[in-house]
Amino acid sequence: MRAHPKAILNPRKTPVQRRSAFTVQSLLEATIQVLLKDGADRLTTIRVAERAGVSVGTLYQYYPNKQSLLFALVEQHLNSVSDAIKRACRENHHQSLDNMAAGMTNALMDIKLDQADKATALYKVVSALDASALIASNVNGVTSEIIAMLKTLPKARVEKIESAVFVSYAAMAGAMRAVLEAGAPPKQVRALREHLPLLVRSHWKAVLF
Amino acid sequence: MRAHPKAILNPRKTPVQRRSAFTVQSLLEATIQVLLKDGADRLTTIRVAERAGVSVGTLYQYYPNKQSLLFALVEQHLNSVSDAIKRACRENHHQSLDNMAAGMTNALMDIKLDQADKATALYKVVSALDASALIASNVNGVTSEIIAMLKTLPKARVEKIESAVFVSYAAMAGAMRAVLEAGAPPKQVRALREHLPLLVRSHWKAVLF
Amino acid sequence: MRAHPKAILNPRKTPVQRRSAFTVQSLLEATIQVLLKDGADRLTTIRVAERAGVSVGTLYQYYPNKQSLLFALVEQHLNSVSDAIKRACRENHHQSLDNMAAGMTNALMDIKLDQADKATALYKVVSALDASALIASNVNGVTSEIIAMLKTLPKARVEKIESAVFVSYAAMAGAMRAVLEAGAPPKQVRALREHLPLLVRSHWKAVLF
Amino acid sequence: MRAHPKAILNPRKTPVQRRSAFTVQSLLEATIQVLLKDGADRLTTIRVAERAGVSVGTLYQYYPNKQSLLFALVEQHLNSVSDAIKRACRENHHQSLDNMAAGMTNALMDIKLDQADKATALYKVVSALDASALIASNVNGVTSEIIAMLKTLPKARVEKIESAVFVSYAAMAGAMRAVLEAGAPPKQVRALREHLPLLVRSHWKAVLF
DNA sequence: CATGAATGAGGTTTCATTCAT
DNA sequence: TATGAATGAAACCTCATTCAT
Repeated sequence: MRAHPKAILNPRKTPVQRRSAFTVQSLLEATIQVLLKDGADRLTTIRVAERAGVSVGTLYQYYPNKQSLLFALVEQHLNSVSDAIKRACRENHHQSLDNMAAGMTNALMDIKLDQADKATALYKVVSALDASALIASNVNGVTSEIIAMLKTLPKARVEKIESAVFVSYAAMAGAMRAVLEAGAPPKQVRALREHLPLLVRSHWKAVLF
Repeated sequence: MRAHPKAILNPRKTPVQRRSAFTVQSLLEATIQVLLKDGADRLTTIRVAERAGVSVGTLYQYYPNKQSLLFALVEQHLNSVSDAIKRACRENHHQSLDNMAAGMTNALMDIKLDQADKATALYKVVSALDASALIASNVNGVTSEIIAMLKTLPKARVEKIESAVFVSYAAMAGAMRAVLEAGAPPKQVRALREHLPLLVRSHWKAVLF
Repeated sequence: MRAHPKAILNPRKTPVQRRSAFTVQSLLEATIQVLLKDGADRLTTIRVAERAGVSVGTLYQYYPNKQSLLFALVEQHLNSVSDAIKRACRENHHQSLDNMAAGMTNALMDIKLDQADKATALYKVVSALDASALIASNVNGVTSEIIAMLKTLPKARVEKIESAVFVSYAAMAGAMRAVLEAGAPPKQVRALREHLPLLVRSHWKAVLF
Repeated sequence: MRAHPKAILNPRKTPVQRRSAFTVQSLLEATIQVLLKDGADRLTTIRVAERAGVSVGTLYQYYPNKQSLLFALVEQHLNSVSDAIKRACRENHHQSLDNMAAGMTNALMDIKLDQADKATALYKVVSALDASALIASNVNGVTSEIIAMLKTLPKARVEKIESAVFVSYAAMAGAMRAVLEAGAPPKQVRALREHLPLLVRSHWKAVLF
């Protein structure tokens, strides 16, 4: 993708009409399908439009350039992932630390492994995109929820745990990524399933008590 | 760059004359410089050759295609990183668990942060490369050394720690990556410095004792 | 041009808009003109596109690669030649053997010599193309018509003349080619005009009676 | 191959030394082997040199450019073919017309079919070479011998048979070429074996008696 | 003489994006 | 608004040829 000097990354028009919303969603889904079928570097705007059943022209009505399309896709995915994790956090308020750690990590692993192909494909997309602001905002959202959850623990020293939570979240997400990018071999998946909860729980325990 | 189905990733010719060796090294260095100066998607074979002070043709005498050049670069970097970590492992045989965890994680953070720009740039390169085999081999090498180190701990249950070690290594490397890709903001770096050793140590403690 | 293992030789898109049809024809004509003006090894896709008054990109919208463009050109030419010969065959049903031989060979010589430059240029193109299937199909079509014509001869032994007809056709086409590739010197052209009909007629006479 | 403005087609140095003669021959043989193994458009001077066991530099000591190498190769082949035919001619002085035609055509078919691969490969090379002068000279040599042979026929009208002989030779060579370029399918080879002698004999009979 | 590293023009092909219809 | 034909810069890679060693 030729990097555009001043790429505008936001969708061009707000989907006020029903038709628009449908087209926008078609395009995002088509993008994933092309990504999975043809790979990240065969992902062209024409192919996406074809797959979505519209013309390239139409694609450019909704996304001013290729980057903005990819950006929207990544955004959607990141949000769905962090939503799942936030939900898990809220569901574990006032639970035991073990349950908290297990709930969190399992939420992450469930959603990522359920759509392993898509998640893997998106890693490549993200790399080519400067999504750091997007990621930062997602990480912030998630860590806030984790902290809120941890604060419901009785007798825990929760004063300065922000950086601890950040690191443990980065660690679990990073481990997940490594496994997915390695092709999610069963052995590694099992290792993850077994040790990610433990890793997080131990860290938190060390920090909080 | 289009990922060629059967791209040959090995360098093309072994330098037999003196100047060859020099040229090969120039090319690798030029690649990094272009990467840092122009970014991953402005990294063209012509620009690399120019920077190295040779012609494109010369580049292709040593690397059969762009991928193989990048592959060599990534390989070099991965090896230097895992060498550093392995060294740290060996230096911490028979030390305390705390020292082991600190030694390992600091080795990783030192080498990555010392060349933060390069490391960050290479993440993008790796994404576009299918270096999974290369990474797997590096991970194996490192985890073996870690295990060897842990086995020097007295009274530790080291029977089935392979998967634990894999996960903790993936976690620490992944956290490192996240911070670098976020631009290594000082706050995050401090968080990492403080918590990565703790994270790893806690996990190992939980597993081994 | 590198012969691609699995080169797709069929044109890429069917013209649905008016201007497409025009563009496709422009490209084929431009190809011949470049061929005649610059020679077979100065025939580049860029030059063809320029001559056709379009951009390279447009060329590649209609032909997936250079080979397919050349293939289309050769196909058109081969078809026009074999059409002419087939027509001559049909016009000579129930004529004398002499007329048949003369009709056939003259049809070939007329059409080839009328466009001697183009025909000569195309020989070079064919050589670089693996058009054997195309040629085979054309030869089959022509020989069938010749046989049909010969079967209208009274009292001729037409049972197993397929191979005879194939050889005589290959011979006349081959002689024609030799003369064209020699630059069609008048002396050779006269020789051909005089003897090709005789050559074919004598052979057929020997086979049929 | 980039066509050189003023390509010099003759070998650069006369093989006066034994070493030279050997190298020259190695190069020619290597050229054919590369041609057969890699195809006409993978035929590079470096590959030829490698195959011959010398360096490119050495190749250029003996042939000033790629064309001259190919030219020499074609020349050698054409000469060997026309020598075989001339020999057949001389051996059939004072024989019957049937024997003459059979001798000639079989000589051609034997030598071409014996080295079908090589002959086919060389057709492609010739196309890219402007060997018209070379071919003309060979054709002249052969036709002269044929005429000489035909003059030993008693009671034949051999006054103005030059053009007849030219056409029949062009025809037989052309038919041969067509079959080889079609991949020499057995059926076509049989057709050739049966009809080429007949074709030539009939023509000559018609012309001479 | 032989070597083989270096050259660099030039070829093919792709694809994000525009705009006339 | 939707379409899809056209654009053309720019990427990758090859290979005949030269010349310092």
